[in-house]
Amino acid sequence: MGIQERKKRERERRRQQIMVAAKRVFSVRGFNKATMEDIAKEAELSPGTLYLYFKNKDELFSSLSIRILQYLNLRLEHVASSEKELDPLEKIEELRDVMYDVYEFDPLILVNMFHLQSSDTLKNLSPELLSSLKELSRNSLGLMADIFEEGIEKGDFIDRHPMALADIVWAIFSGIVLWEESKRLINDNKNYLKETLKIAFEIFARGVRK
Amino acid sequence: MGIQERKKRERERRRQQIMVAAKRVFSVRGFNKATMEDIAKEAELSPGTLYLYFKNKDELFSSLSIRILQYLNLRLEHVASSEKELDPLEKIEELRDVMYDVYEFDPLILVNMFHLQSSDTLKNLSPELLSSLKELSRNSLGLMADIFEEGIEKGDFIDRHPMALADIVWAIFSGIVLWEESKRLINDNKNYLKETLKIAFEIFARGVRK
DNA sequence: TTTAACAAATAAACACGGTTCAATAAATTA
DNA sequence: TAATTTATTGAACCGTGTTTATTTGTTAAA
Repeated sequence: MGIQERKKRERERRRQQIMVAAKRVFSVRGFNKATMEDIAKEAELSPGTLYLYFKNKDELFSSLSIRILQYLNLRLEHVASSEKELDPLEKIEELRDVMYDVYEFDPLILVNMFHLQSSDTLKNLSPELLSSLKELSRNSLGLMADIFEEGIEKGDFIDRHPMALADIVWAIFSGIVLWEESKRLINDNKNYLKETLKIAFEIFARGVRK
Repeated sequence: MGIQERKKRERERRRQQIMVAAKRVFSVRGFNKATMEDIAKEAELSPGTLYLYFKNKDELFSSLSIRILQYLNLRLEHVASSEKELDPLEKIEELRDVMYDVYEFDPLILVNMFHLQSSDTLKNLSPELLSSLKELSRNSLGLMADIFEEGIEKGDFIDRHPMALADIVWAIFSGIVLWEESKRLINDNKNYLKETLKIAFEIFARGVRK
């Protein structure tokens, strides 16, 4: 009875161990450069073992982004449910802060998540992981849409489909993150993400206000 | 004397032939699935020959996006220089139409260009191609910034750094393209790009207006 | 016309990394 | 202790991007 549970725990533990190693290797060597062998070595396991816990490399990497989405969800729930004091416009400012914190939570993995997002990598994932990712992002987008719906109902915002507004916010966020990252890669400049995000959200807030 | 020129022409012609083949294969099989061998076969050449004309696979693919950026530039120049009739706000609407046309010009390659944009793939490109890409995008962003600068000077727009505004427009465009593509991949839904772009630019225009 | 130099193209081999699988070790059960 | 199940290994497999030795074709010289 208790043995099965212990095994389950141990299995989960090993899984986490692999993810920790993967994250570390990935952060040092970059996404494409990191090999499964590197990760195995870091985790003090053989390459074959990784495949007992993750379907393939894409799945291993994508598993890392689950945590980011969970964090995003957590923060958004907090914003959405704080009906007490914040009016919809203030919530948009909160939204901006959440986005930036999500970026800081793990820049490298976030950037890569955006990469995988619209590539055929998605086809390499197990149905379970894929539906987890879908569920989490659906949920986040839904929470954002709630904020906009509230704003529209209160007459603060222009009347547009709340889900479309959520999509736009998400697109702005990912677009800015990727573009700033790109500029940084090419010119290895300072990172202007925070400033750019601030202006973008300011314009968005002005634009959505009635 | 004339022989060298003929050779140069032939070389350029072969280059184009390879790019045409690459584009075709890529469109059918998708980016990662397409192999150099596929492309060679399509071009009726051997794989090795491709490497006489392109440094590597990334470079071959990236070369395809040069055309898109040229098209973007062309269209933006047209918008920026039409000082005659259009006020800055109308120019933003033009901007939206240009963006959508750029997407329709070659959706597949555009999406992929956005992918490569912020990946270490950039490190695989030859300095020449990289600087071409940089130059073209710098130019496009500059043209957009001009529009905003004009708007700010005329007092139509809020006073923010024109280049930052250009970055934001570009980020919105790429973000929406990628996110809509992503949704389409997962749910193979209708393509809402046009509608989403419309709302996004409407909000941006309202938000940037003084 | 023949021959030497050069360029272009090829096919085979290489290298590397993700993935699989037969063999082994460890743990559990009888 | 033996039998069975589970977990791990590491070597081999395989696909694919890339390199290279060789062949083929072209130009220039003798």
